[in-house]
Amino acid sequence: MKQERRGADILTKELADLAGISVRTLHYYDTIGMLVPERSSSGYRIYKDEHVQLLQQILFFRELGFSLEDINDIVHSDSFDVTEALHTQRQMMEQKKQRFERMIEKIDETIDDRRGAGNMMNEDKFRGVDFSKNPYEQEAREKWGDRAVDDANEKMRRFDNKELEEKWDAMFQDLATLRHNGPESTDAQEKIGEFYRFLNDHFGTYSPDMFRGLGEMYVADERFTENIDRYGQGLAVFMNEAMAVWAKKQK
Amino acid sequence: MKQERRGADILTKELADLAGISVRTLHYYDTIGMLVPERSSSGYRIYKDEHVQLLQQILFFRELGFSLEDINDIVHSDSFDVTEALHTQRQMMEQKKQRFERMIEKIDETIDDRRGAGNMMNEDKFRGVDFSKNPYEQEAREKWGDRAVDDANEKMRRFDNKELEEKWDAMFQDLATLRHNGPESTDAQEKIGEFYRFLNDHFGTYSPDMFRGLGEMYVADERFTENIDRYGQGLAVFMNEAMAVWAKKQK
DNA sequence: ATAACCCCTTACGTTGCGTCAGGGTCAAGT
DNA sequence: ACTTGACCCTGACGCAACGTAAGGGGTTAT
Repeated sequence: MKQERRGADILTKELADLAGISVRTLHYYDTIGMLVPERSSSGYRIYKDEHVQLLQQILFFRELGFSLEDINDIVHSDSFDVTEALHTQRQMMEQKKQRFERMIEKIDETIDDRRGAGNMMNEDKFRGVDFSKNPYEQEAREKWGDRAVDDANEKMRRFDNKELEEKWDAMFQDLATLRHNGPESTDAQEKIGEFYRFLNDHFGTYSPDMFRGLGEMYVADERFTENIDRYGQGLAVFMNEAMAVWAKKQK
Repeated sequence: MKQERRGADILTKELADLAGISVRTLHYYDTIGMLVPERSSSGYRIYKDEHVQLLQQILFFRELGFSLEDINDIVHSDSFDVTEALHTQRQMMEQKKQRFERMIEKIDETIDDRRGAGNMMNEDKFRGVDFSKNPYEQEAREKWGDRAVDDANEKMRRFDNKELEEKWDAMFQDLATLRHNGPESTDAQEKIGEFYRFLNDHFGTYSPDMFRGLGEMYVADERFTENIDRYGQGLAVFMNEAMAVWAKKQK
């Protein structure tokens, strides 16, 4: 073969390594006609200085977040208002940035909400007292309108203050401690009674039978079990038993 | 047909409208098994309350930027650490946000650079004196290493101060004014001589012939023409002629 | 000659849907 | 009974910017 490749010429992988991009990327830029190198007789891509420089520009604009299509216009069209493109691009990047900022804020809010009750999930806590199946009623209200967000919300609102959450938390922690005494112990039964009154005070009206049913849910649904057991292994089972005992005594 | 669809049940478009998403999206969520509704005998999708609630959760996490795959895990796996997922997600969103921030900074830098010489493009001004084809040598140096950024940079560096840019600017503005006197006028020829010395002082060595060649480039390449003509319509053509005249006189 | 690297093209996979195309279903009006 | 018109369904291709094989050839040093 003759010396087809002269000093400054460069093959695909060399260029890729030099530029810190993949070979595939260069192939792609070739196929879309953005950076079309010369070819050797055996079909190898030969990049010359001009191509190298073009690639620099392409990569520069790529780092500014331009789409390849826009970049194509920028580097290949002589009459192209780059300044305007830069300003447009700035706006778009600004929007995207703000979008992620909003996401971050929302995530923070959600994390906060969830931490509210000492690592117990709000959603499942709420489900645990069966007054709202929707953990994100704020979101829901925006999205679904008031119609779809039923009256359970009024009860939910009352959970808006920290005191109540702390009380809730304390209640479960106490119960977790007491569970070792057994479900029929006086201490446990007193605490369970307190829990019953707590629910009735803050979350609607429960009959003793409904209360027992709630206890059953705590073991029937894994999600409740899991969340309740965070306060202590086996708490859910204990509560179910204790609540059943308590409900029986009320008759 | 029997009453297959009861009060609370909902068809695809109704749900889509309610949720502010497209029908296609619901189809898609169905095919990937994330939100699989029931079916009527004729194959229609029937969404019940549970599906509606599931969709709410899905959309909520979607707004937090989670991928559908992650959302699937979150809403369908009972043993899934949502808190950890939230923190991970927060980090990812933070990274993306910062990426866009960096892009914005770079765009601003670039805009600044380009505005540097009174609305004349740096890159093309530089190309105009033929000492750097790469407008973004800073970027290039990071990307390509010093080897690929040739000695043209040393000359470029000298342009780093504002004085020079202002001089350059003033030069072209004067020439734009003088162009009405014609390329052979004494005023014009004097200014052109000044421009020649300016180039030789600051940008390397030009012979009168090279100088004439430069003038030809000003009309041969649209990009130069365009940028030069910003100082005044027809300035490029005028300079080409004036530079040719001046070069001839030097022999 | 043979390994060790390079090169090429073809083509499918990715994410989250948008957008037809071609063909049923359903309730209402004539 | 029939025709609208508005809904429903299932493919199937398209998008951005490549990643990732798969299958086969080129070049070079040993």
